[in-house]
Amino acid sequence: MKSEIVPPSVGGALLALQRATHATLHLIATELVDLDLSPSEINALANLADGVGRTVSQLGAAVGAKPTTLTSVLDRLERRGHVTRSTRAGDRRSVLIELTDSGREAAAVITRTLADIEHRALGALPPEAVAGFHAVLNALTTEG
Amino acid sequence: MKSEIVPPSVGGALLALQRATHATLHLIATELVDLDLSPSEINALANLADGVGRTVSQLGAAVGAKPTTLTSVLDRLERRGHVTRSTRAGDRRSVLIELTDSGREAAAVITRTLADIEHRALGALPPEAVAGFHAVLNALTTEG
DNA sequence: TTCACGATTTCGAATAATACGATATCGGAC
DNA sequence: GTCCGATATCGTATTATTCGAAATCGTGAA
Repeated sequence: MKSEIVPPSVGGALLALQRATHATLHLIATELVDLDLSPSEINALANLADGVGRTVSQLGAAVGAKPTTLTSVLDRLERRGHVTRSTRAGDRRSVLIELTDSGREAAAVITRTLADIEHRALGALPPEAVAGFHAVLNALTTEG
Repeated sequence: MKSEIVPPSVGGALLALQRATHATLHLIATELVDLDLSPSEINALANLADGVGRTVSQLGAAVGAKPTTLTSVLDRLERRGHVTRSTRAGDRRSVLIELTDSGREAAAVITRTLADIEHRALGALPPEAVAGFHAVLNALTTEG
């Protein structure tokens, strides 16, 4: 199943990152096919799974996309009854995104599946490798 | 510039991966705006930068996408004169994708920029962290 | 030699992803 | 009160992605 480690090349980290992302998105889509949600819908619900309401800007920052990208994603989630949009108290420009009951259920399935995939893929790796992974991701996310 | 390390949560690796990918794609797009190439065109050229011709299937495996996804990407690159498509010797079903001179130049700019970004973001991290990053990516890419 | 089956790539169609520029509204500082 | 930046969405356009179908091809078994 698992092939040998591919030696990294200079500048290859970003290519490997994109490849791994594509691979995991395929895997996630397969395992969550019953939910009938798009990758971005899954991502948004997963980020909201902690039950904390967020503005569109906050959610965008969490997933790494601009608010305008999220408009249609949230339209579909709202239509499915998974999230509500409300005016945020104290700032009527902002829209508060919150999970509904069905959204919480979907989010729970999603986070369980993500945790399962993660455990299966990374369970045999030393904790230092996983810590290094997170350090690199953080460095890449904040570079610029 | 760089904020504090965010503590990872169970199942959070895949979310962090997607977020980092979005962040780096934004950064890459900004730094390579003069090339006027889409993210997938950049990714394809970067994967071909070693000068080795590849079939559509091979390129798809490298970037983590299906061949059919690459059809329009390669159409555009071919139209821009950056790649050629030819019949592969020994198997006429396969199409060989090769860089042209202009494709090689573009690929060189891309790999230089990717290496630069990588060095700026990761240069201060210990080599073990970067090695751990690659180990995790490999594990995720081959899981399933 | 023939045939069946899987491999290869593209096509056409559909949905999703992404962002730009514009818009309307809002909030805060002066 | 005014000005400027913030917020989210709209409309638009391009790109990303895949499915199913199609045509062609290559290989192995009978």
